[in-house]
Amino acid sequence: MDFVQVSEEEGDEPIELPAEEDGTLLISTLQAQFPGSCGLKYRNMDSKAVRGVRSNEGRLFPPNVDSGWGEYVYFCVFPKENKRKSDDNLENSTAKTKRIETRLRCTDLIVLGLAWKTTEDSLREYFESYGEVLMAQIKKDVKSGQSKGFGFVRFGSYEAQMRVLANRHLIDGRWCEVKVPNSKGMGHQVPCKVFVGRCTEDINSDDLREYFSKFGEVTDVFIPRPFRAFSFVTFLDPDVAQSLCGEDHIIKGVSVHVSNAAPKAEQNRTHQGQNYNYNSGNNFGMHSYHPQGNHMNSGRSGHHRGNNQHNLHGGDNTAIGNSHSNMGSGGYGMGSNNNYGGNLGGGYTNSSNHNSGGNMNRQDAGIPYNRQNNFHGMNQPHNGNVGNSGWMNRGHLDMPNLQALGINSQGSSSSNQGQNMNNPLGVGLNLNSLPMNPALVAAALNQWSLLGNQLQNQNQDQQGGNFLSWMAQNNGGHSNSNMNSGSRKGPNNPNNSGSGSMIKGDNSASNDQQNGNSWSNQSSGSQNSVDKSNFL
DNA sequence: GTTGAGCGTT
Repeated sequence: MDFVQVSEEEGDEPIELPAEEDGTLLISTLQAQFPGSCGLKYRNMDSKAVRGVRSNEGRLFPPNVDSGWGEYVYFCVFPKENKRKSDDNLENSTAKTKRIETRLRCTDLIVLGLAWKTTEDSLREYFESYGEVLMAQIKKDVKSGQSKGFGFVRFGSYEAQMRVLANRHLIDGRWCEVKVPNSKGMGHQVPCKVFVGRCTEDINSDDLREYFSKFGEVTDVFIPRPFRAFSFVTFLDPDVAQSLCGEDHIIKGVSVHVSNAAPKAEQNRTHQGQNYNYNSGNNFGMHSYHPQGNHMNSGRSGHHRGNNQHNLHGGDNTAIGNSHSNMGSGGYGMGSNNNYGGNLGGGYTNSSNHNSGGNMNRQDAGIPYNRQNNFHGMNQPHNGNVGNSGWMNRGHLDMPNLQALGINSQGSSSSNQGQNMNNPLGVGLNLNSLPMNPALVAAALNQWSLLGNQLQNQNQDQQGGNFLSWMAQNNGGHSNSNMNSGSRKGPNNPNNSGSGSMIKGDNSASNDQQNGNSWSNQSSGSQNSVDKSNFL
């Protein structure tokens, strides 16, 4: 008899459940040990993604016909509480974000920088203002009992967790940093999108949507143009997406193959004329590495108008709040598509990035995955361009690196009273929470992209009204007022459709090509339909 | 008895 190792959650100690003679596992067997569970999933060691186990008529089927259940440790799927009842009228991104939020589980958060005197009680007391605190602990020296200056908290609600992560915390007189602990490791994001290969040209997006909708709600369909014999289908439920991976389906008489929509690694990255927008999304202001100083654009100066220099002088953060902040309206019709000034938010805005101005608001950021052009002939090791904007970057920003990128971290530039006053804007977006299995974003990135959308949908002011402040405000964040002025559709931007919503907002620069750089930018109507060419 | 970046004896 074959046994299947099942745990309630990933990482928990598994229980061996007996499979049936035909190799299947009865859901009733599963539920006998895990009441309320409705299915299984497991982490695919190759793709690192979580895969759902096929379920049919009360039976769960092993992922592999030959090797059966294999050595995987499966973990339970539980019915999701349907919290979307009132969200149906909301726009998709909001619904999806809600979805993420409901899917994401809380994780322990590390609280760094605690005063020595802070106790678990006072720690708990402080955080209870954000929501139910399930756990609050201070790490102490075993012998002396002295606090080590950090501790952990766990919240009962994801919303509380996110708000905590988005805020600064003055606890017992010290500004403390709350992050998802490194020890958690991320990468629990579950992609919602699948790659559909072997498509024929007569399979259109409606066909795909119609066909795949029977498995679950389809939130996006993307067919590359020109025709490339594949497409992407995004489901609301990542479990649905994963459950389909590896399968062949027949659509309009054509056998298509569904697989993970994972971008291929590095191969195409350095091709001349191909620049995959690693700069898309946030441009966190950085300390400029221009010693000369005259490129230390604060967003107010050195706009480099009319050129295509790919100016990416991060500039200091003083640019925030100046005029010129582009939120999806980019371009200014200067014929350069440079964005002068602060680019706030992530997601799909400013995908091509000619930001000469002060950008967001990070000042540190040792940023891996910096693949942009060599601006002014120099590599800027700390080029603070964080492309956390979803699809375009998913393959490059894995969760740990996102954290390394500082997405969920805090700045370190200023100081106060000897204690770092990290995070100038007082916010830190911990994406780890997003897709994070539990709390952890990106992915992930799937879901990261949703966060990106969220970011885009904030009614931003020049003080940095963004997702983070949204979180900080705890207003539920339903303001989706796009600020996309659509001004890019103009004589200077003949290639721009002008249809770009904030979500898509491509301050794309088709004229970059004269520099040999083809920035992949698309601005089509549907969500997530940015160029996904890096998935090939 | 001090200290101030870090990552959790379960």
